[in-house]
Amino acid sequence: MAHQDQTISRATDKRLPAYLRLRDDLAARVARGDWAPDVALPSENQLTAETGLSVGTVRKAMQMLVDEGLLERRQGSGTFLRKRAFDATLFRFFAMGTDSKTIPQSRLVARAVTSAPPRVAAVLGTGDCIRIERLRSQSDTVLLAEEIWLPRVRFDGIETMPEANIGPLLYPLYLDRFNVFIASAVDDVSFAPAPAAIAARLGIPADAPAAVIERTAFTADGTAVEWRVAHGPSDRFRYRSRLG
Amino acid sequence: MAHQDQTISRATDKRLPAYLRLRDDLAARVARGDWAPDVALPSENQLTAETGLSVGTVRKAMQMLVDEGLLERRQGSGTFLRKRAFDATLFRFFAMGTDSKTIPQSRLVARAVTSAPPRVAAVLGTGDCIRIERLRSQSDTVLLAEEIWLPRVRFDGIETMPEANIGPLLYPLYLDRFNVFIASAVDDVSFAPAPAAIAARLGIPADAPAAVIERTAFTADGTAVEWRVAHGPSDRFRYRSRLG
DNA sequence: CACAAAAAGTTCTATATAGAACTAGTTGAC
DNA sequence: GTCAACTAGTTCTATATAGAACTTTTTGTG
Repeated sequence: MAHQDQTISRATDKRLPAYLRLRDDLAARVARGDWAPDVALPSENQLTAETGLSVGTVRKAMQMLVDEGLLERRQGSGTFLRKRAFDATLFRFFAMGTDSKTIPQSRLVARAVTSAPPRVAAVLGTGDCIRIERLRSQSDTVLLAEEIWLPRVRFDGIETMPEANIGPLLYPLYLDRFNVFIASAVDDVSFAPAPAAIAARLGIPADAPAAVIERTAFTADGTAVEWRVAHGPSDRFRYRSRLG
Repeated sequence: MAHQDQTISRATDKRLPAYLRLRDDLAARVARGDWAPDVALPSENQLTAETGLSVGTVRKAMQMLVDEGLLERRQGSGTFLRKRAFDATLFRFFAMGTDSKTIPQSRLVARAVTSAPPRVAAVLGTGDCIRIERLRSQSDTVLLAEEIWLPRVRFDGIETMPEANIGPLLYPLYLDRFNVFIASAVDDVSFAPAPAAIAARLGIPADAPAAVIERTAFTADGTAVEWRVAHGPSDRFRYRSRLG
């Protein structure tokens, strides 16, 4: 029961420091669903007992997961999964319109194994990819047309999953089904006339002004594991970013 | 010589933990230019001697600044400024064009004590404000027309400072002259036709498409101390944001 | 039963210490 | 002069400990 170290056998176990191995173990157990939300994770004392490490080392590992947005610690009560991790950070992407309460609808319009264009392949480190096309709308208005590229080595099978199993948010799915945790991302916002194909999807005239958001998403170790580009009609677009 | 605590007198000194106060002090000294790039900051030992704190506490403060991207530590050799810190955080605002190496030129075109419009007054908590208009250009092309609002209670006198004393970057000035440290900000990017007055400054036709960036900047304790809106020609605009 | 007080359990701050890992410069042997 | 060995200085990992701060549960009192 106690030691999980053996049962997990992380790939990253080349005599890394103890706090990193513990962090990886905890992250893996979180991703595997060992703890439900609103149930406390083992306390510092329990973990020191389980692992044989000291409090400082355990705290260091847990603090990393807090910094990465996976956990949340509440003084006096315990350590928990961070429920709003995804809405708050990765999903603020779309504070479009005025109400950011309702989650946009999401519809997949294409999924296929394809070879990625050079630019995408360079970012992801491979051309062997899966391409997903998705439309996002709110109250029956299309707000965004997305094109998403994923490396097949990590996401094989996502192209045939039943659409019903794919929620409006992809990052939780990545974690649940493919054990990929998106820790950070870089967004690039610019404006350009909409290409005809995209304009049609958005229901705007060809060459009408459109906002373009390019995103590269990374795991905790800095590997790029997703690239996407989204187009939206510029008059309804709003991008919010919290700095510092 | 030793203790800097007195000489700086941070606004955020409501008996915060020691490591946070040290972090703030170090951040302020970095922003003030106390250390040149490629010169090591005081070592852990020196700082423990200066501050009377323990190594662990000093390390905690420095680690925060590393996480925030301000510092860089090299085992065996020392702690240094991270060269691209300013571009990357406060100044990444304008990764316009392709080269982010050259700092844009900056020209003040108006400064006055005025009463702020309701919306701005609500954010800043007062209508008694200073309004600054600024044009930013790169290689003789105007990229951005800014309008900046500051509460007079904190920034009194900035409207009459000689322009020669005002560099291209305002946040270091805020810190140097007014002891205001910008700790975070929220940017809001959208897209709208340029009003005639602004279009004229940008050298584009009236009602031509323009990018609009609204920023609210905060001190460490969460008080809004600056509000600005910037317009730029949409075809040259690019906004980069690092999430997570 | 209601409510206050106490207790137990949790995270958080801070100190002190030891040695490992790494870097850069100095010394010494040849 | 060259190069290896040494040394001093730095950050990094890890442990052990103490009490503060906060939350939740239990206990005791009326």
